[in-house]
Amino acid sequence: MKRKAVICCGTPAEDGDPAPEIPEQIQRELDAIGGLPALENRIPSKKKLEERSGICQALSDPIRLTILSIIWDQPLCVCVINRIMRLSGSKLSYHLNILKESGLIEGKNDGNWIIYSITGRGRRLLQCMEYAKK
Amino acid sequence: MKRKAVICCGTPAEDGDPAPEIPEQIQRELDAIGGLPALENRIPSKKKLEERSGICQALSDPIRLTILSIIWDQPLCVCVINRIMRLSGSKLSYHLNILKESGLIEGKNDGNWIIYSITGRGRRLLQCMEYAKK
DNA sequence: ACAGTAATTCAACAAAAATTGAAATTCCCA
DNA sequence: TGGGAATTTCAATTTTTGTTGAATTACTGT
Repeated sequence: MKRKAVICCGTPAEDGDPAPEIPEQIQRELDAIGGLPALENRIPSKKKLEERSGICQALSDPIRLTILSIIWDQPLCVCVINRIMRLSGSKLSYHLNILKESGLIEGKNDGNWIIYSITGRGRRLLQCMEYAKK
Repeated sequence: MKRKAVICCGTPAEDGDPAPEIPEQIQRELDAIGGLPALENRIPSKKKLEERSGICQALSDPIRLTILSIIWDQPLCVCVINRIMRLSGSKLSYHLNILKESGLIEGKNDGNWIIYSITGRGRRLLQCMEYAKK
C-alpha cells in the first residue's frame, strides 16, 4: 500500500517524481478539499502577490511608520516632518518617496513646499495593522 | 514678523536652530493641535514601531505570502507545501522561519514531519491586507 | 544500533535596500 | 534676473536580505 518515499525537500520536486510520504491526517484533509490542484488554486496571481508584498515592504521600516503617524491628523510639509524626524534631507526624501510610490501618502506642491498627506489606503492599512497585530 | 528662515532639510535640525519658515495654513493647523510637541506624542514607542515594521517585513515577500495562502485552510507539512512551491529545502525553511519568528505561522512536530499552520494573527493580518489594499 | 527520510542549520555568496554627501531642481521674492 | 530656501536626485558606499549547496539534526521503523 505504501508509495515509494523520496527525498522531497533536499531538491525541488519535479513533475515525474513520486509523491512523498505525508502524515495520514494531512493526506485526508488534503483529499477532502481536492488535493494539490485545489491548493494551487488558492494562490493569488503573481501580480497580486507582488502588489501586496510591495505595500508591506513600504510599511516595513520604523522610519516610514513614524512618518505616517506624524501626518496622520494633518498634512505637513517636509520641513515640519523633519523638525521631528531630524534626518538628513536626502534620507527623509528617500523614505517619503517609497511611501508615495506605494500609494500610502501623496504630495501636493505649495510654492516652495511640498505638503504630504496620508491617503485613504495608507490610513486603512495602518488602522488594520493596528487592529490585527495584537 | 517674519522669523529668520534657515536651511531646514539639508542637514538635520538641532535643538538651538531657529524654526524654519512654514506655510501659513500648516502653521495654523499645527498650532491648533498643540504644535510640535503634540505631534511627537502621536509617534508610537520604538518598541511598537519595531514590532509592526517587523511584521510587515515578514509579509513583504511574494514567496512568504504564497506560503500563507497555501496553509490558509488547513495545516500542512513542509513536504506538501513544497510540492507546490518547488523550492530548495533550505530556501523554504528560511522563509518558514521568518514567518514563524514574527508569529504569523506556527509549527507542530509530528514524528518525522513538521506541520505548519497559520496563526490567528497571521490570518487577521492577511485578511486586513486584503480589505485595506484596494 | 542502523538505514532512511523530513526538515533545519550553516557559511559563502549574490542581490536588494538604506545611507551619505554633493549637486541639481524648482519656486519665491527683492 | 539673481539669490536664497525647500526638496529631490544621483552615484558611491554600507547594511540587510535572500539564495545556494553541503552538512547536520531528529525522528521512525527494523
